[in-house]
Amino acid sequence: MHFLTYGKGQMVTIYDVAKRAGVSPATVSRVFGGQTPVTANRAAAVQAAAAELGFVPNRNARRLRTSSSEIIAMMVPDIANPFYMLLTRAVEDVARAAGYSVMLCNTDEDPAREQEYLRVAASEPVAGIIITPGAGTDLGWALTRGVPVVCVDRHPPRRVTDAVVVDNTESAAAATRRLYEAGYHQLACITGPDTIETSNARLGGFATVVRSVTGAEPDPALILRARYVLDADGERAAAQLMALPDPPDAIFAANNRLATGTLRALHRLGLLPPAVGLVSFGGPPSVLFTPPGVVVTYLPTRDIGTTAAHMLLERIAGLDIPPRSVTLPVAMEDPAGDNQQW
Amino acid sequence: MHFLTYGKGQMVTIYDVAKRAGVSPATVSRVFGGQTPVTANRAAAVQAAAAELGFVPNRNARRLRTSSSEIIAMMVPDIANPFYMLLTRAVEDVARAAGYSVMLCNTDEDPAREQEYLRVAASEPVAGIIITPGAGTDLGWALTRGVPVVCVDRHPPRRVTDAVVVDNTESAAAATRRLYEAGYHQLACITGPDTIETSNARLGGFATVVRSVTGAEPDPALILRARYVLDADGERAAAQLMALPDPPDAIFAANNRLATGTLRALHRLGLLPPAVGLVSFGGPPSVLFTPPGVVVTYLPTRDIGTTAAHMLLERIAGLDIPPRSVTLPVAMEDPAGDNQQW
DNA sequence: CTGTTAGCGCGTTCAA
DNA sequence: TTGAACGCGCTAACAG
Repeated sequence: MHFLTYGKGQMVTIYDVAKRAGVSPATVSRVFGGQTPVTANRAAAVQAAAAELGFVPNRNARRLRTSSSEIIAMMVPDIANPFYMLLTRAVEDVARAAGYSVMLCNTDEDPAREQEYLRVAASEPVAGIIITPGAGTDLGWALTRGVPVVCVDRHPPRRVTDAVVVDNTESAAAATRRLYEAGYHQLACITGPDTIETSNARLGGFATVVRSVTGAEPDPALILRARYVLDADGERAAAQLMALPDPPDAIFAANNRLATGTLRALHRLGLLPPAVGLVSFGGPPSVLFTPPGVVVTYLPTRDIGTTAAHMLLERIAGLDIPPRSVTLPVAMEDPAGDNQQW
Repeated sequence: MHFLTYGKGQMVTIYDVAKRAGVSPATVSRVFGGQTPVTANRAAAVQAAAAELGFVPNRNARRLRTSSSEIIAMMVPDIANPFYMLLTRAVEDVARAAGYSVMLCNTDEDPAREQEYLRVAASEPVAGIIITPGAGTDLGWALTRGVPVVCVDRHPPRRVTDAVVVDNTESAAAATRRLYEAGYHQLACITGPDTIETSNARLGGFATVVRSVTGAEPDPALILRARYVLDADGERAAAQLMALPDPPDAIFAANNRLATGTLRALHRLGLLPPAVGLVSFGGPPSVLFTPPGVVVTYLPTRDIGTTAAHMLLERIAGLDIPPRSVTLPVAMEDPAGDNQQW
């Protein structure tokens, strides 16, 4: 007796269906493959036979034959980050509509794990890859094998593939200006590792504005780097800043994790905005409202995902033009709507 | 000339490697399959040849041959919900460690889409399925084909598979008691559709306590149902409750979405807790702290995911015992740590 | 321990 | 339009 399964049903093949429908296996294949035409009543007979037998085409056999799959690999640093979660959701929506499945690959910003997943993607082989590349990402293997790749959030090394990004430098600058306009004058910055493109670009935008306003280089003591992935790192960095002899009166946090951590630290010190100003680059998951003293830049997360997915589908379809880089706008006002952005 | 791809590299097969290493294809297969033993130096030769040629085993061929895959289908209502996101993350961690990949399937509580995905899973065929079943979920197809299934968050129809759930009734009751203990006395409940097991169980726990405290049935006007998936629905329901001639002084929100929406509504009315009490069943993404007047039940999200994944791996390995149902405890205090729960 | 052989289920030639 | 035959790349038998 078997529990849990009603039975290890024998695989029903096109041969079974063919016999039952009184046609050749090739005809069955054509009915389900949908390429070459089949007479209507023969097709109907095949459909009927297939339904009676509970036939489901075996994708592995098809893939082996055609050496293609309908799987898109989505490789992101951390699916537990709302930004990547929403990004993935958007990709999945577009992919599903086009008949593709999404394989989820968490890299945790770990190059080894990323390499491992790229190997899996290569041996799958997947139809395409959407990836947020890390510091030393090597796309060579995928490209050699002709697997299309689209990068999201960050550019690939040497810009060898399509990419969908936002204008980090400019929007970081704009957000920083807002802090000055709100009357803050001692600005600090908590950004990510110097191996990550966005953390450098955001710091760059910040520093440019500080220089232009103060006429001097930003104080190095007011610029901290923390890991992008853990709230706790942002919290620690913010606490460290506020413990300085001459602490900042506003903090630029370069991603949502860091902003969340910073808010935690400020809350613990009883210095929530507007007591201390804050830029949250990318919306933190504050449910209710944005308190005064907080400047939030809203990333067009959903758009990034759908754009990337469409670009990838174009590449899968064979589009052969030079790498494209799409830069999407960053909003400084809550775009409202259904949490479409982050 | 080709852009984007360095070339549609010819597939390197075990035959190529075999020739280069001076062994038989079967030996190459054994080196990569890892079942039968191979002499050390022969294995080394194979590895070397494979590396030089850039050989990557073709999974589709292997799967066709073995009619097995290393893919787990994760079918959840909405990956953009933090609960399911964290759940998925946990599953992915365990799966990856065991050499499996995770295929992401958003059902949006839509039976049609669920059915569609179950078909895909059947034709893949996937090694196993982890699913949050909806109202009319039909697992028949998967079970007939012998694909192991583990349900999470909700039981399957007729409890035909393993399941990992929490004790919704009891913890809903406990949370409701807290509201009374805090001095609230006019309690309302916003729960999900009556087609969803958890929304009924949570309402049940709520109602039991109301009955035992007031000695009467809960006022039907104070019990609302809203969709589980959108914050906006919770917001609307809460607004409706507060517009009653005799509005409640506390609201039991049966999931994190509904709690978020309720908080939004209360904020808009200037009635944030503790002015109006709130139970959030499942933690809402409040970054900073839990205000007084809010009772949060923290679901052991990560545990649910890892437990389910391990149970599925056991089933995939062939474990053949009656369906198990694991009920995990719900915490009423912030378990702290790294957002492991929700 | 290793090589030889025969398919896994399907898509795709080629003739008819 | 349809059917027969071949092979995608690999692993599971078997024989050595």
